[in-house]
Amino acid sequence: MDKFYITTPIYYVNAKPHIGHAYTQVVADSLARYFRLIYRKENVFFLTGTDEHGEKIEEAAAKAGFAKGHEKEFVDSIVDGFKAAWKILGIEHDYFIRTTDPVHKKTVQDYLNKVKEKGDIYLGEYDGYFCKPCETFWTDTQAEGGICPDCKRPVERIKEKNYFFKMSSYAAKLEEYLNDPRNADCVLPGFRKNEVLGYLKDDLRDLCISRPKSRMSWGIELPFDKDYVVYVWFDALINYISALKANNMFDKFWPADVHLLAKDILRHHSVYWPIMLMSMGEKLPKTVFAHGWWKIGGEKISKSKGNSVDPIELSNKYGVDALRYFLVKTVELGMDGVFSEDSLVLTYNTNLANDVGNLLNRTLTMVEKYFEGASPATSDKCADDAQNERSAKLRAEAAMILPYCRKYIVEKNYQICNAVIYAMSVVSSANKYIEASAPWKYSKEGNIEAIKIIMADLLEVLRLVAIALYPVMPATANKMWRQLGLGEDIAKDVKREELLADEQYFSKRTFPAGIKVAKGDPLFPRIQ
RNA sequence: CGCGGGGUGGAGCAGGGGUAGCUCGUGAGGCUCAUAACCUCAAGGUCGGAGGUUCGAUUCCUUCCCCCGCAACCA
Repeated sequence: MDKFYITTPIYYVNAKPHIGHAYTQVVADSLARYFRLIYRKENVFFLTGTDEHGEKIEEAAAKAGFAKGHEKEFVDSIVDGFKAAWKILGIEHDYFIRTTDPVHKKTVQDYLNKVKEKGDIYLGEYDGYFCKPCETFWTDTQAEGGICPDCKRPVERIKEKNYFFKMSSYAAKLEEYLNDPRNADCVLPGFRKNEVLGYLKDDLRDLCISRPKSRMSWGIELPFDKDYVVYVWFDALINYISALKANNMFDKFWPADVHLLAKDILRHHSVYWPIMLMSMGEKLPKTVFAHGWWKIGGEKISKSKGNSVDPIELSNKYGVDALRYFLVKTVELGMDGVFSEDSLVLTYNTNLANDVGNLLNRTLTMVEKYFEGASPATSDKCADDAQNERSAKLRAEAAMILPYCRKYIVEKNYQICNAVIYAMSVVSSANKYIEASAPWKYSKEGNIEAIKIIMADLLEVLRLVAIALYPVMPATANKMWRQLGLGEDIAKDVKREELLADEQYFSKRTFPAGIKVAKGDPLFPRIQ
């Protein structure tokens, strides 16, 4: 049976979402929507959530006036903000996991016991630099010269007993796994796999997975030592499994098909996580896909530079779908992109307003003008051979829209960007087609058959384009769908077989005759 | 010699041994169905530098220069 399980990272709740978070969400949501169309809704699971433990949160809670022991109330308020943001961006996840959920805690503790029993966890001693005022640990290189890189005050050498996870003993096994041709897609894009293999060449140190409660208590207690809580990754990564367990869906959906994430946390997902899973005795995810970053003015987005962009603000200003379209279409998944409000507006005006919005508008106007707003029934040919040729050419391009969606998204590993670009190229062809065909001339000549063919072709293109754009711009696609007189909701109306069909299927017209179109407001009014 | 990615017309990118391509911008023209939208044509590049392989390299090899990121008990 075909199933699809996609995850985003769980976000640390110490800041509000920026454009990078929004990107991961939008891509994951678009993919989930596409797979729901082809595999049916019940066979797709899209997970997102929040990472809520750790020192930074403990501090932030204290700062916000929450007494020790009341951290949960603090994170609750932040989490609501994340959920609201995703709602505005049209993100339809199947589940929202929080690391403070009881099921998650229990799952983490169960696995800790299992891994401990296996002998992969031991009590050791951490030895390194610590900055007391910042309450932060630093490595030798970070604290070069004995100075805290943050506050520039002197650091001290401290030793602390902690539990460690024996990552080092799995390095060879992981390397073998990564090199196995059967796992060709385990890390994508392909060039990232080399990077991961590179990480393994350095000595893989055992991972410190605990914090003494005396110093930090906001976390999941180690089941085998009350004086410690779990530290970060051994808590966070397990969310991908505990979320399924919370829904009794583990057997159906594990292993994950794609863990989608940004390249900065590639190491955790393609080294730590697979090794944890090996030790835990669970299957490894099929793909860890590391996408790139959005840069602003050539630089990485960072709080310290103050160049962060608020996706919600952009969404309110230009519309969710315009933002979603821009994010998905502008860069190939895996590459870095340059974000600027100007380029967003440019994409909006050119691709959305001038190309697709205008195509719908001008087509529907002509259908109203020439056929009283009803899609014409047509024969395959008219008396003008040149016209027949143009028509055949456009229809051949249109026939590839849905097959290419499948090709790029399923076969070419989630390249939804190329699927969208292809659909838009057919929109552009359709605009040229109107110009070349000049239905207004046929109208003067009285060649009604030719106009019928032209309109039927345009409606066909628009219908297929609406379906192709649906995963990325659900609201807009449905708006197109309604204006075309085809119904209310593409997800409900479109036949699954059609999405799986080949171009042969589309050699016949699939836009029914006699449909009353309902021209509405422009999809995307131009921005001046 | 730490590792990875990249340097292609004004901008952002694609491509890949044999007339260098796309989008935007610029200039000229066309059309009227349309959201001053759409369509056509033109200008604009010795594909980071230097060597080499080849009948021929922007594409392969060597080397150098420059930009970006990673180098984890920060998420």
